[in-house]
Amino acid sequence: MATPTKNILLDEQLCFALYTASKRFNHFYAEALAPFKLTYPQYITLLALWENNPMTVRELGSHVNLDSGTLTPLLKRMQTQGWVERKRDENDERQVNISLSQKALDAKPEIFAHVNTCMDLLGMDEKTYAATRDTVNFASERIKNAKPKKIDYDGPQF
Amino acid sequence: MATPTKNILLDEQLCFALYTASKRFNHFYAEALAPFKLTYPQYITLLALWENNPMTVRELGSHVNLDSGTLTPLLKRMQTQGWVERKRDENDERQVNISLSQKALDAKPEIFAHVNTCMDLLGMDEKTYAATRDTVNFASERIKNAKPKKIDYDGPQF
DNA sequence: TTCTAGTATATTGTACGCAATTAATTAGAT
DNA sequence: ATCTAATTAATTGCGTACAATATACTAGAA
Repeated sequence: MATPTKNILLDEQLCFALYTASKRFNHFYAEALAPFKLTYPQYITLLALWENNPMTVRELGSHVNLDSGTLTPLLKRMQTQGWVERKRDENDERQVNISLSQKALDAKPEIFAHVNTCMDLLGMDEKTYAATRDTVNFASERIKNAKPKKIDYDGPQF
Repeated sequence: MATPTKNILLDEQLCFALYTASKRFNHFYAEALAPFKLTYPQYITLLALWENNPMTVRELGSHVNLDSGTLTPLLKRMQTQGWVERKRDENDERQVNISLSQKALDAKPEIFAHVNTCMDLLGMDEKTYAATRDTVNFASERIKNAKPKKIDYDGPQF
């Protein structure tokens, strides 16, 4: 007898809630950042660099969770727009140092002003905001290194 | 005097928590779905269709929150892999009806079995899982139709 | 020094996501 | 019936994501 499998409903899935929420936040930030011609991944790249400038591509990637396949073209676009500089490390030419331009340093308060409307619009007090974030991060940490179980499966391979 | 702007730290941002969590869940499902050669967006498309088959591209899009720019090529790939059929509606030729193939109907229990390991790995009981999802959906609804405030800004336009 | 393993970034290829536009079709008003 | 506005998909263009590979460089062992 086949093992009964619990039904999976789209709107009950945590993964789908996160997927949808992430896209909606992305959309919101895209509007807030439009005056600066910045995308959301470019914005978090700036956030990381404002906290720690300069960084190698690798260090930057470990902060924003993106690899060189994403960062290299992204950073080239940001360089074209004048947000960052890219320079080979003189001591170790494998590394590329990413540093903020003067424009990026100057624009920080303006960008923060545009983006800080986010929490207001959420209509959450700081406690609720922090609790929501921590809840998400809890699930995020749990799934981080999880590997799906190997299922015995002798049927047709789709 | 310039208005002081609160600092924004990457790891304290809800948007970044959601962005990271969404990517990690996506990665987890990618592994679980690899035996079926399905991506995560393709999987949620199947979830939607298993609940309501057939649907037009538009109806499907309203369930999974994707537009034709994403769905048209995605559905063509799924058709090539034998998961769905695409047929112009005979009564209204503007519409394209998407229906599940026999393969998709047959594979449902196997795919559910592979994916249902997710909640186990999260180490959450059903209550915690539901509460997490509801918390995410609460923030998601709040940001859904939010538009960033227009900020007075006479400085250089970046 | 020379070989080898390791490290850092870049490149390639595939698949989203979505804004904006186009094309085809339908429905509604006159 | 005909013209117009609305609706539905498809297309185009740009920017991620990321696995897999390639390339360049470094460091450590023999």
